[in-house]
Amino acid sequence: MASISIQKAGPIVSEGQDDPRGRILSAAGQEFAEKGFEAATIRDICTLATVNVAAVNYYFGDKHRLYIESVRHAHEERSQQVPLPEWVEGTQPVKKLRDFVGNMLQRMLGFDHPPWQVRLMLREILHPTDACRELVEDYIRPHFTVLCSILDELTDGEMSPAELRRIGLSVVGQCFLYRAAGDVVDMLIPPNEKKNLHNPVELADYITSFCLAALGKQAPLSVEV
Amino acid sequence: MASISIQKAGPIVSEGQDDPRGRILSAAGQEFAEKGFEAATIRDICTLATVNVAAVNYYFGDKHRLYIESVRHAHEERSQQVPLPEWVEGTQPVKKLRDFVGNMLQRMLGFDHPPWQVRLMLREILHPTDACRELVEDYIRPHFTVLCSILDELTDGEMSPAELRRIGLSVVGQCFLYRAAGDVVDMLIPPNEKKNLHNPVELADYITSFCLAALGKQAPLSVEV
DNA sequence: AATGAAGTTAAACAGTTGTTTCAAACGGTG
DNA sequence: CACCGTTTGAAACAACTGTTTAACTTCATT
Repeated sequence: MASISIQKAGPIVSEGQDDPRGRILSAAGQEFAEKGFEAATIRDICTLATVNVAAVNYYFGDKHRLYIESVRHAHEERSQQVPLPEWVEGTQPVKKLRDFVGNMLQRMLGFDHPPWQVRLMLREILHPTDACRELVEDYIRPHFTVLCSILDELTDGEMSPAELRRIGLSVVGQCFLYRAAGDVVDMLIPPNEKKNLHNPVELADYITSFCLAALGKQAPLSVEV
Repeated sequence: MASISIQKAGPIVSEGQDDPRGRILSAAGQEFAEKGFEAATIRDICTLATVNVAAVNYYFGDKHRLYIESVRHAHEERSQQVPLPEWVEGTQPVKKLRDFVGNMLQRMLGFDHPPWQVRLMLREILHPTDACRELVEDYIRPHFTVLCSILDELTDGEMSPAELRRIGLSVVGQCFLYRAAGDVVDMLIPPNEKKNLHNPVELADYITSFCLAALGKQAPLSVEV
């Protein structure tokens, strides 16, 4: 009566300090993020979590369901770590866009080195599995919707929803490149410029300016001849 | 005397029709592109190539060196399949940019479904291994350099190399998103709009316009109020 | 103190992995 | 034909994979 586990799922949901379930979830996230689903092994995960190999099957059933739970756990944690900014009524849409881009870059790139949560989510985005749909609906789509509404404000409702989405993708794309292909970007620019380019603040300013200029809400980056 | 193999490398380099080495290289590329290095198995590759399992170790030494060769083979093939456009002297830089973006989208997204070569290269870009440096120097950097020179022309030499690179990354980022996160993009837009958005021609026009507007070389997408 | 469920452990299981072995087949040259 | 290095084949190897078993501990409840 106590356990109403429909499948052979884990017994009790608790998030204490030293509960094995939480430790496994955290260790699995790190391993999956770094090595991917296939290359990460249950033994390595359990060693990192200091639990027995059988614990994974006891709490999660099998490796695949552990992975699904890891992705969910990752984006739930990340949502709390870097929440969307809140604006007071009447905030200029230009400032909102700047804040949003800065927030997105901070969420993607992180302050120092990016946390494993983002890297795990990135894997799902690039090579979607079962866990992707939930990630999109619970995490990505809400953020994208906010961006589109900011762009709607910015353009005074002149644009169709389809146009707004296309512009939104231009904004996201410019940020996404640094996260997904950051290593290659590093190889393309001289080492002494990396400080300027990978600085989240300056990068946010630049990307915002680029988009505002494209929308005619700011002087273009280059003057017409 | 005939074989001057420094390491325990493959014996003879030939690219015939039914040579086993070529078949293995092609099969390995497809398998690695689809499943990644760890998940792809030598047995599956050899089955696809209709050779014995021992052939991989005979021709390439081990799985890792086969992977390196696969990536090299992939970007060499792709360079021939979709070469950079050539412009006659005096071509307008605006047209050059439009052509370049269209070419890049075609190379990334492909006409129908993207070939395995691009997906394999994408894996290297996202999670670089030993094969990455060569990929960048032989394939990515030359293309990026062309883009920067086009932007230099476009802005009449007003911009510093660092600024040009940053703008170039904005161009690339907008294209890259559709290739790397195409599945998620599909989930974010209504199904009936996918035809318009994933059409390489229309997408190239839009991205080019967005960038030209940002640089002040074209009217902004939205008029100022 | 006895009971029994919840949690944990070491050991073993069956299957798959990359790699190696060694004998057979091939293909040109004396 | 006999010789030779090159190529192919089936089988075996040792190591590792995810998963399961069954014995063991813990501990609140009776």
